[in-house]
Amino acid sequence: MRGTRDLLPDQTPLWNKVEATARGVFARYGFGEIRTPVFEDTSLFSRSVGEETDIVSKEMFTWEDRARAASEKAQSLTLRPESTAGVVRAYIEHKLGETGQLQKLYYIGPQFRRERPQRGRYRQFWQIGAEVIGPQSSGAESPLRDAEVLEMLASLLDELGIRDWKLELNSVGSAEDRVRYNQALREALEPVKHLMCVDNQRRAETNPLRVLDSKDEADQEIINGLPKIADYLGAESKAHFEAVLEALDACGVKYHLNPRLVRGLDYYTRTTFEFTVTTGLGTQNAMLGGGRYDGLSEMLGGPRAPGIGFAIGEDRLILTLQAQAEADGLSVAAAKLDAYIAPLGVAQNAAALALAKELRREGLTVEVGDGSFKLRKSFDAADKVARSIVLLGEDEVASGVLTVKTFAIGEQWKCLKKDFAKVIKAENWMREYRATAQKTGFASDDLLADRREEVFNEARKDANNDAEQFLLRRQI
RNA sequence: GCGGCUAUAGUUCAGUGGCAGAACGCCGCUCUGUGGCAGCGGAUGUCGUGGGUUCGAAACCCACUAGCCGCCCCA
Repeated sequence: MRGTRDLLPDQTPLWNKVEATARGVFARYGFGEIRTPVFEDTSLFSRSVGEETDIVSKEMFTWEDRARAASEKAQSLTLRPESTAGVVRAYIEHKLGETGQLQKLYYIGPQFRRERPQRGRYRQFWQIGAEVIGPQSSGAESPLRDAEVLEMLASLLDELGIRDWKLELNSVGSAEDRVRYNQALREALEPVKHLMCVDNQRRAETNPLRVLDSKDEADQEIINGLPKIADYLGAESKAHFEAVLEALDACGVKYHLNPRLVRGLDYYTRTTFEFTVTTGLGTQNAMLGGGRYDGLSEMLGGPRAPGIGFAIGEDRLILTLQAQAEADGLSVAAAKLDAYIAPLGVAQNAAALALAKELRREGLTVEVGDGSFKLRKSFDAADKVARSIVLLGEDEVASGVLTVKTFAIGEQWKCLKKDFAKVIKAENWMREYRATAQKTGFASDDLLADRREEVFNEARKDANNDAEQFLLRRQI
């Protein structure tokens, strides 16, 4: 299907890592998860996102859900093109405002827009987003909420290892400020718009704010001469924005004021922002966007409930991480299993599966080959997916003593069945410490890893000795 | 939705009108209880789909589909 993709097992580990990191960060900032339907009544989106926006006017997947009885009306349904509307709908429907508490909600899920696909632009795409919303008395309108959300995003991107992100920030003012500014823009555009490109001529008519976003080289001079939104902010909007900036400065979050930053959804008021990146996305360089929506709840028939939120384009985040890894010359190796069990003949097949069952129940990750494989093939297959191969022939099945080769050490060892999981767990411990040491850079972590390596080596040798003694006694 | 580029083996790609190719990967053998190296051998396939031009099309033309680049928009 156009604009859709399958994420195969070589991709999903990165997706899961990104989502786990986001969940961890959200939890530290007091956010709880909300899951809303992927389709909603069409009017939810036309009322919130805006009838005249591109999203609503040409990009939604909409269909008529037929009436099931004469008494029922057909209903127009739409696959959600974004999630803020649904979250606010749920906020109203479940009367979350009545709790008096500030609501901090996050979501991770697919969104749908019928656009022409491109790198970083898909018809089904994923967003990781969050909303802070509540009655005024809960502090939902405080500039600290704006700053906290922005600081959280900066921390999240840093934790994910996204480099060179840039926060672009603007205030589009209150609904009233915007009306006045729109008026001023139209007036300023009237005498000069015929000098501009056709796209901008059209925008000057339909949505003057979008002229500010134009990339047309020739029109830049005119655009620079247009009125600035900052000059049309009311005193309250101005004070609010200044308080946001002050808090960001205090947190050390770097931002770039962009008076031309205009977002395409009608519900945005006051603080609006975008995080852009330079790696991996081409022209779709906006990795996340968001802003304040102080009037949205009321637009949807709810109580006054100011809020602020954002949506991260998860697909774009992942493209960026992949592009960065490629630029660094890193290849992401698939995680290897603890053991590959190779029956040396079909006679050992059943025993191999039984052994795999035992080891898996003890928590090891295990793959089983087949007795029809030649030994060489078993080794090749094992080395690709696992760290150790367990050779299971007649002798091993008879004695219960395993023959193991651990690829990284290149050494073969014997082990009583009951000891195997313990030894492998010692190895995994050692590897965990190594990974930690690589992350922290602390010499002490390296030292711990060294000690764990000794423990692993000793455990392996002990197991080997025990196994050999057991075999000796058995011969006598 | 507009303009452009692209589509050949599992992957990356070569092939500009005359037998469908390379590298990597895969499978087999040398080598039936010890792999990785090496040697030898093998299969790779609707040349995106459909139509047209031609004695002959992977190649030229048209349409469609999909991806990518730019626009538009946004995440």
